[in-house]
Amino acid sequence: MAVDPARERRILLVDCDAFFVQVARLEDPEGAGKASLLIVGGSPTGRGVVTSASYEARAYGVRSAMPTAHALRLCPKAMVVGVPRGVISQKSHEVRDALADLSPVVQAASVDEFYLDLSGTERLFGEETLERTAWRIREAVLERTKISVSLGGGTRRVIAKLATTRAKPAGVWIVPPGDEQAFLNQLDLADLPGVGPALVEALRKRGLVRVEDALAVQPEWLEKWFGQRRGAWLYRRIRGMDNSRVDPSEQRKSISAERTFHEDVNDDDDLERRLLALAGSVGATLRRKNFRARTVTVKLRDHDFTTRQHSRTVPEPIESNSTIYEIARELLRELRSKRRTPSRLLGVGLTGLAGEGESHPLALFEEGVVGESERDRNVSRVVDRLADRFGDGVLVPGRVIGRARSRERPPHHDNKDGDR
DNA sequence: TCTGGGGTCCTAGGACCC
DNA sequence: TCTGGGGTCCTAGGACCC
Repeated sequence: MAVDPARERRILLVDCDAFFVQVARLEDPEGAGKASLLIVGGSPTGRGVVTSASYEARAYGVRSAMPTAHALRLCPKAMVVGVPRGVISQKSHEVRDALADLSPVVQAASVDEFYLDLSGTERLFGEETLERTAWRIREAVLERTKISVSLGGGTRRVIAKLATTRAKPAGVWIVPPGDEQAFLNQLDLADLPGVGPALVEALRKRGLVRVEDALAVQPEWLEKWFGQRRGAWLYRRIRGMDNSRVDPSEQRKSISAERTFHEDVNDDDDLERRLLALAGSVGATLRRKNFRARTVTVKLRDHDFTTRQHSRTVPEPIESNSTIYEIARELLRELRSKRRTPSRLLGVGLTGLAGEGESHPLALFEEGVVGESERDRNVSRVVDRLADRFGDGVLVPGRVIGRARSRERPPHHDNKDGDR
C-alpha cells in the first residue's frame, strides 16, 4: 500500500465512554452519580432492555440490548434509571461544539461518536504527534463538557474506528501509518464493523474466524460465496481499505418513531389512536428540521415477533400530521387485514426527505392528488408552536389534557410505552 | 432471559420506459 | 409472433450499528 505521505490522512474517532451512564450521573449526582453499579435502560418489570451499563456493571456480564430483568439477575445490586432523552441530545451537541473548536472537520456518526479529519493540520498544531493531539482533545472535551471520551486514530476511518475499542475507556490508541495490516491481523473477523452475526456464521462455516484466515482467500472465492458486492467489500475490509471521507454535511435520510407496548394490543381502534400519536411525533420532527417527505412506512410487530411493514410513496412531498396519519392509517389497515393478531410494536417512518421548496418534477402534473391542503399544513404549524410554548403534553391528538406542562419541567424518565 | 428505539445500507423482484 | 437489454423507481425484507 504505497501512499504519498504528504496525502496521508490523519483521522480520529472520538467516542464517549458509556455515554448514557455518564449523562445520567451528571443529571443526578446524588443518586445515579453515586451508584457504581448503574444500568440505564427500560423498566425491569416491563419489556425494557439495557441501553448502557457502567463499566463496573459490565464486569458482571451486563450488556446493552439485554433485557433489564436479565441484567438484574446477573447484577442484582445495580441501580436502574431511565434514559434521560432530552439531555442526551443536548450533551451530544455540547461535545460536538467543543470538537468543532478543535478540528476543522467534524462529522457526528451517532449521538456519542464523532469523526475528525485532521489532515493538513500538522503545521497548525506545531508538528505534534497525532497521539499528543488526541490526548489534548480528550482533556479539552472533558474540561468543557464533563464528558470522558476515548480516541482512536489512523489513516482511514475504519482504522480509527477499530483503534477506539483498544483506547477504551478514557484512553487513546493510534495506529501508525504502515502498521494497519499488522493491527488488523490481531483481530477476529467478528471485530470488523459491518461483520455481524450472520456473516460471522457464514465465514465460520468455511473455517474463517481470524482476519488472517480470510487474507489467504482469493477475491474470486469471496465473491462467489457472498455475492459480487459483498465479497469485494469484505476483501477490502480485511485489508483496512477505506476511502470514505469525514463529511460534516451528511444529511439525515429518514425520521421514525416506534413504541413497544406494555402489553400486546389487538384492538384496531386502540392501534389507530397510538398511530395518531406516532404520526404527530414524526411530523413534528419533520417540520422542525424543515423537511418534507414522500414516503410513509408503517411497521407492525406481531406478538410472535414477526415484523411486517408497508410503505407508500406519494408524488408530492408532504409535511402535515393529518396527511401523514391518513396514509399511515391505510397502511395499518392493510397490514391488519393480512394478519389480525395481537401486536407488540407499532411504528411510523418517513423517507424520501426533501428540503422545503425542493419539489419533485412530477408534482407539476399531479398537484392535489395527495390532498394535503395549505390548511392541513397550517394546522400542523400551529400545533408545533403550541408544543414549543407549553410543552409536548399540551396537545395529544384526539384528546384534551387538562393541564399544560411547563417547558422547564425535567424530561420524564423512561415513559417508554407512550401510554399516557 | 424473551427480546428498545433511533438510524444506514443492501438486495431482489416487478413495473415501466427506452 | 417472439424476443433483447439497460436504467430508474418502488416495495419488502434483512443485516448491521450505537
